[in-house]
Amino acid sequence: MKLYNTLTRQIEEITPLQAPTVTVYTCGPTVYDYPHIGNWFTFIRYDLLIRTLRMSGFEPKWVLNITDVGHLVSDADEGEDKLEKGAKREGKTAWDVAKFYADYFTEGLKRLNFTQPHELPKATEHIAEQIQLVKELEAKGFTYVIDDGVYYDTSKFPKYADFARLDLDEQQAGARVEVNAQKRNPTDFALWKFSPKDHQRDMEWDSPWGKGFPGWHLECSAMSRKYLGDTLDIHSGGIDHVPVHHTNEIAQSEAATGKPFANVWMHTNHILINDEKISKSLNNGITLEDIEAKGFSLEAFRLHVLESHYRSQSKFSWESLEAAQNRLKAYQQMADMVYQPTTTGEKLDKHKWRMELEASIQNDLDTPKFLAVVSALSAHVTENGIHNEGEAEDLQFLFHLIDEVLGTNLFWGNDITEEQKQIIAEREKARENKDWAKSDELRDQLTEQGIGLNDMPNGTIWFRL
RNA sequence: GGCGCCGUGGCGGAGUGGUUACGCAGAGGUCUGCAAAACCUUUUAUGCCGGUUCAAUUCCGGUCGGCGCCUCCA
Repeated sequence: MKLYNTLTRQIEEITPLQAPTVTVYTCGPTVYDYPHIGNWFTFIRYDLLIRTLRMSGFEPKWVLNITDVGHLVSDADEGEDKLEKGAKREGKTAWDVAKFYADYFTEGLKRLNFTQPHELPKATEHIAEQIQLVKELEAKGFTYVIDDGVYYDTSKFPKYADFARLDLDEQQAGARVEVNAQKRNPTDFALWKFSPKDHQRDMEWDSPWGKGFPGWHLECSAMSRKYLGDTLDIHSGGIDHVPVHHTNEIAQSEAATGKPFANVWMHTNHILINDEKISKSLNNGITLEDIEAKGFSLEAFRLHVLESHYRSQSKFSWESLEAAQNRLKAYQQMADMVYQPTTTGEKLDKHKWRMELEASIQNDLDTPKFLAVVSALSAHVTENGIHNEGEAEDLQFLFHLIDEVLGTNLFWGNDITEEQKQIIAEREKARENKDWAKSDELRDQLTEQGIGLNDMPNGTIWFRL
């Protein structure tokens, strides 16, 4: 299986340290508000990675963190903590807000049929590990203390700019003016922030340096190490994290352990709505509830996400979602051909289709190609039908493979009832006798039961409505 | 200024060095008891300029245009 590695900017073969186990750490959500579909796009693509690893014979060990403290409104370590801000907005404590949206998120994982991560660690439950990491960095001389916190001295880590290929001098020319004059370098970031003196935070802890809370980047370094070790096989996250968050994680982790932090970095691109990015200020965030309110299934949404490649800047529109829903239905109708053998047409080559499906998805998670193969398979089945038991089993096998990768449920796995089959047979008789009134009545009966009919040249095909 | 991405038919969106997925929307048609489905036709597209090649939408260079991150944000 191959994946594009941001570290090397190349597509590479996945070679885990301890095959078949593959350790995967993913930067999860900051739980201060409802996730919008852009967030879900990203997470669904990580789930795709896990599923594809599993399909490829690996045993992924997946840690997806939940940020519930310390993520400031500005990555420059200025401004409010998002959690505290959310608490003010809703008239609750930061703890209440964190719990509510963390629960909402984990429920969302289930609603969208995610693979269950091995761990969903929360930053607030790993304060001790984070403090320990700062101590290690302090002992190695990477830290310094100023008025508002303990900072990481990025000039002590020579490789700092390498990962994102930053030109630090040039970057400063176009970037905003740094506010904190006490920082030694503009790129230095907070490991531990002190609580403000003028008011009481909802979330704060004691530390060797004073009461406060961890810097945002710290949690990922501390928690990934705890659950997956010093060096990760794959670390994934949003593309926006390349220049700051992941750059800082690398600086922290590698300074502490002296080992490579992650061998492969996977980054997902963002989506656009009406050619604009999704942002709080534009107020164009769509939620899962909005999607369901418009009558679309979350499964259709999932398929829509996978119609574009994870590294491309794709667009979301209601028209596209509708197209995805139609496509989903077409696939499901094909899956039901398993129960409806016919007698003519070309045979199904299970081995060929399997190879094509696997080859496409294992090549840097090429879901557009994968779906093109599924569509081709669909066309084949529509045209040629399914001939016998063996072929029905082959098609079932292929559908299990497709569902495993996409996280969809195209294949229901159960036939219609004997009574329903009886109705279809009776209707056939009525049609032979040209008793159209009875024939239509029987068809209506099935329609009410959610079964539709297509009268094909060589027989009637049923499908679920 | 730095890092990166993209320019395809009415729309969304793929693949492919030579025969143009798929979905949505519109028009006409074949088939059908009707319906549905399928198929056919309809405006069969690849920003622009060069280069490589027998052949480029597909590779290379340039150019124009759009976008993202560097600032909240996946």
